[in-house]
Amino acid sequence: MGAPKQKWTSEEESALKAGVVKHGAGKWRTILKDPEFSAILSSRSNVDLKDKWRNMSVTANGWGSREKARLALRRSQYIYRSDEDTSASLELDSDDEEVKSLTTSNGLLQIAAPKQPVSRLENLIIEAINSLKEPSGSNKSNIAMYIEDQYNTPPNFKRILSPKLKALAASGKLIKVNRKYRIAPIAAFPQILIHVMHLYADGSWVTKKSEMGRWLMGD
Amino acid sequence: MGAPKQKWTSEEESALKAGVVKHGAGKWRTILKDPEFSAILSSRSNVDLKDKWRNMSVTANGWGSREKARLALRRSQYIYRSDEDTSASLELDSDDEEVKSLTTSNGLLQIAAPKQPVSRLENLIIEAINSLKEPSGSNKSNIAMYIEDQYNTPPNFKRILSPKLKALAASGKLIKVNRKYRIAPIAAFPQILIHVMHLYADGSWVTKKSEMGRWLMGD
DNA sequence: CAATAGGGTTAGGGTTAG
DNA sequence: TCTAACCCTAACCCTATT
Repeated sequence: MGAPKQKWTSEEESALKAGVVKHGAGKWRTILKDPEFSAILSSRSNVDLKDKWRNMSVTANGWGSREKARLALRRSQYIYRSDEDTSASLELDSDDEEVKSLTTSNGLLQIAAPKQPVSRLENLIIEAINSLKEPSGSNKSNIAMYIEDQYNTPPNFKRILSPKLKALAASGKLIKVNRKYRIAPIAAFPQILIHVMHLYADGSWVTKKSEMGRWLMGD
Repeated sequence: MGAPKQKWTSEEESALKAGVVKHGAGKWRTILKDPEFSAILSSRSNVDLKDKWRNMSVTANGWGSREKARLALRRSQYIYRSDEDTSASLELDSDDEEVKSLTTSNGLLQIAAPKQPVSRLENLIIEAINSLKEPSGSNKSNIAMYIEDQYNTPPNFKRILSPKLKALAASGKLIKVNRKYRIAPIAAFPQILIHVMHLYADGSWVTKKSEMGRWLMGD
């Protein structure tokens, strides 16, 4: 009866992935209305997006291993951080006046100074989880997909990722529930409010009050 | 961040139903603050109650066919009428000094004496609509749910209910709009105010002024 | 501002086509 | 038999209205 079943093209998959990076998983209608994606996804509904994202998440290589999709709009118009290990990156949500997510590996915003610089891979993992914004956390597949899509990764990347995730969960930096990883909150200070200073390249700055939410503990 | 989705337990559903019977649909905040329900519904907001009630209303068997929910607090602490056809029952809302609903099949409060005793099923229907207090009326499902929940009904109850509703609407006793039934007001006297006398068993009585609203016409 | 009504959207279980 | 695509709807969100 119905339409014959519309297989997803790699362009559509790319647009969906880019949309999730930009707006977060769960913002299906927002992604659909974004002029950046609306043309490509015009034959899809918000529910289709949700279903496709779920399918890609479950399937081991929904993201990482499709060259056409990867090349299509990789790094389209987002600012991705440099590859320096020591670079602190700070994410401010510009939609409202609150910080939604934040990653840093040094100075300024940490409660306790880290005993050692966090590893590059750890930064990438944090970035992936924060960018994907999946409400109950991201599973290993999605984290790998994100990193593989945004950076050049070795062919056996998952072999490296898996033990790192395990170690981060063991150390308490990540919380693992049902195979999904979230950034650990500071359980000991549930009421804490933090003020975040955002420094711009031109030297100007703003401070914003942060919700107690997801942010990286120093170890 | 987003809580993973909190399914309603049958205890919560029962409390909501009892709350609606006690305070009326639409009085969500009142139901929540009622100490009788506040503990059970502590994790729900007034908006949650509204949404859940809507879902139960739309679903054909949100009420009638869930044994656990039905048995949970059926006839818990409300006074339900006897099964006599001729018994007049009068509902006074004790929260404020106004009558919210009123059903009667004989004497006292009727404008015109009925030509014949109203049927038992008709009484039940009126009681259901008045108790549910849904501003734009109650649909067949909700009426059936209410009656099935408060009384023993035959298995094919809806088969009996449907033609009765149709007949009542045809006769003008009920007004049907968008599949929802209201008690017919007396259109000719929209401004009428009536005083209701409530006789207690010990012979004492009170009078209260009634809103011109929903009440049963003699036919 | 607090509450409700009603439309819109998402999450998650389930089903179907290929 | 497997699974991407699709369906269903409870649960939740957004906004206008009062």
